[in-house]
Amino acid sequence: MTASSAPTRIAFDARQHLTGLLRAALDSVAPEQGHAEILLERPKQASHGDFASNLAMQLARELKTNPRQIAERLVRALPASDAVAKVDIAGAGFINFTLTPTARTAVVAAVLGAGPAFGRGPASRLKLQVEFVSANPTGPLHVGHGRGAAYGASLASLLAFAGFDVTREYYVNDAGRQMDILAVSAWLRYLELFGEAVPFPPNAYQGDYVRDMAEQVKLAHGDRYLHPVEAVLACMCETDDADARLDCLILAGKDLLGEDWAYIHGHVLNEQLTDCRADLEEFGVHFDVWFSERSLFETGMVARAVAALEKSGHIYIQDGARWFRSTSFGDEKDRVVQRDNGLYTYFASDIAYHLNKFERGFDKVVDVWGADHHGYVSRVKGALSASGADASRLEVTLVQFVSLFRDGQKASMSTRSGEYVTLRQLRAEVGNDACRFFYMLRKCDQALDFDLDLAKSESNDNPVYYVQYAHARICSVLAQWDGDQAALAATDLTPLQHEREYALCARLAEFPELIQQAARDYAPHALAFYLKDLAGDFHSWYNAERVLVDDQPTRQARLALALATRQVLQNGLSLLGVSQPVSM
RNA sequence: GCGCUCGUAGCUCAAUGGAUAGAGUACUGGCCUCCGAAGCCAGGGGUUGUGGGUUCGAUCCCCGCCGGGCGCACCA
Repeated sequence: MTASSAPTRIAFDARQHLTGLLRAALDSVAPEQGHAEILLERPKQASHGDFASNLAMQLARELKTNPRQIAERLVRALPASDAVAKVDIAGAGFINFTLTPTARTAVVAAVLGAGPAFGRGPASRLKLQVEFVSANPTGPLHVGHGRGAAYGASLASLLAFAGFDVTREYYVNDAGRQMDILAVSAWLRYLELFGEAVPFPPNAYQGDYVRDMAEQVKLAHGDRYLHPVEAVLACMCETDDADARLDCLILAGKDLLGEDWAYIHGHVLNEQLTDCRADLEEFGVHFDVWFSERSLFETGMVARAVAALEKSGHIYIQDGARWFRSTSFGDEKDRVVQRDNGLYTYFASDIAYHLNKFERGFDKVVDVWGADHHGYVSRVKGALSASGADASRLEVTLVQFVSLFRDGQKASMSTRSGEYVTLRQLRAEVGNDACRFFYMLRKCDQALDFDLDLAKSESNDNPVYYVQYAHARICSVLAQWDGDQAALAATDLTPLQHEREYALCARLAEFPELIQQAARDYAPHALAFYLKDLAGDFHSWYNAERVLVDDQPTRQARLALALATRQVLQNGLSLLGVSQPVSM
């Protein structure tokens, strides 16, 4: 993020000012109601003023009085203010405030004064972690991971901008069966290259990238890992169960390769992780920490976590396995943490991982998961509670599935079969900007239909161009003017007096509030919608009023408004990882 | 079957418990001798799946029903 650490200096905060006026009126009219929360909302309709309060309606019950009467008493008690042009009582008892022109346009100077820091929240000491993507490094990222990446990255940026101390983390599942399956898949493909064709299991990784890795190994190490097909088959067990057969093949690999198994395993892991990292970097998605699952085993953290649960009496043994009594914590059934073969389950390392997160001192931990993991939330929270941790400090946001549509046809997605559209393919086809923005056009808990043809189209169908176009237009008019932009911060704004100018100013003033609200709701999509609205207000104004007019004061004021708009577009788009082109 | 989740304009989607439920798209009709027409202006379009409840007020909160998605491993 480019924003400086300078605090946002809002020359005039209308909301805060009006809240103060209402508070004073309330103290005078009904001092015993001092606890009442004073809310000001921005009315949808311009005729309802700049801000509206429902305070009178909220008090109606306790005061046993008609809300309109309360509103009248409150309005009479309001202290005088030179920022308020008009106060109306409307509807069921709304108090509507209309600001003076000066108060309305003051935001322009505030934006230009703060620059990249406009909208930035006050620095909080709260340490917050966002863990996202965390896809198994067993193949290329697909478009579903892309949504998690775009959401998590935008969310993390948003939270940081809102004032939190944010750490972005990727949990690498480098221990466990899936990695073994990938390793054995690559090894079998490698054997094929020598004509030793062991029938390739249907539940192994089918993608071409597995063959590519096999080629690399052959190129670098020749026949070092070669074993005759008979030797492999000799290790096979008699079973019809596909998963059991796959496990046999893994055991065969480990037996035949001995120490070399670790090389194959490490090689495929490294290849996939490197690829994944590069993919995300190109997508503008950066991580501060890549956390290894295996490290949890190596440091004994997993064993410690299970032992702690055992000590507190939440573990029992049945059928040779170690079970966590998660039903005591709201889960629908108890869960195995250590299998009868002695191996820990993924759940066990995940308990350890989350305890580790808290041990690292995060006040709040946000996990971004695929929606197919929703059943997992209660057991992880349960385990945290059982371990004496405060489970409410863990926030799990679930990102729903993505369906790709091309020519109205739904593209199939299956990681194991290798038949899926990768994030790379998607980025190459529609571009990073459209990709990042498109992912943000839906709340994360809604399934997303990603229309490739629409995202690709260079037309006004495509909302990302609409926003970027506003930015490019402003750049263009500023270039034609060719004056001193820095001087615009001190411009006299009184020539701004059209409704469209006030509307645009109100939109700019909304930005800091929107940041806080979107951060609180973990809802970066709200920022995307805001930017569309902002661009719309700008286009409307720009089309109706000329900026580079002959009258100098008017020209300067409009240039200042345009420059402030560009600043907020930049601040917002950069949070979403979308570029701000000077021309298109 | 049980659990979670979502049903809003023809389509894609918004809306801290607030006023006449909003955008975009599509459709219809206008606007470039004028700072970028990837733009703007105007118009028609809705019983917010359905039936109850809570209250001054419900798209939002609670319950039932209908419909879609996901999950229900000693996989991750």
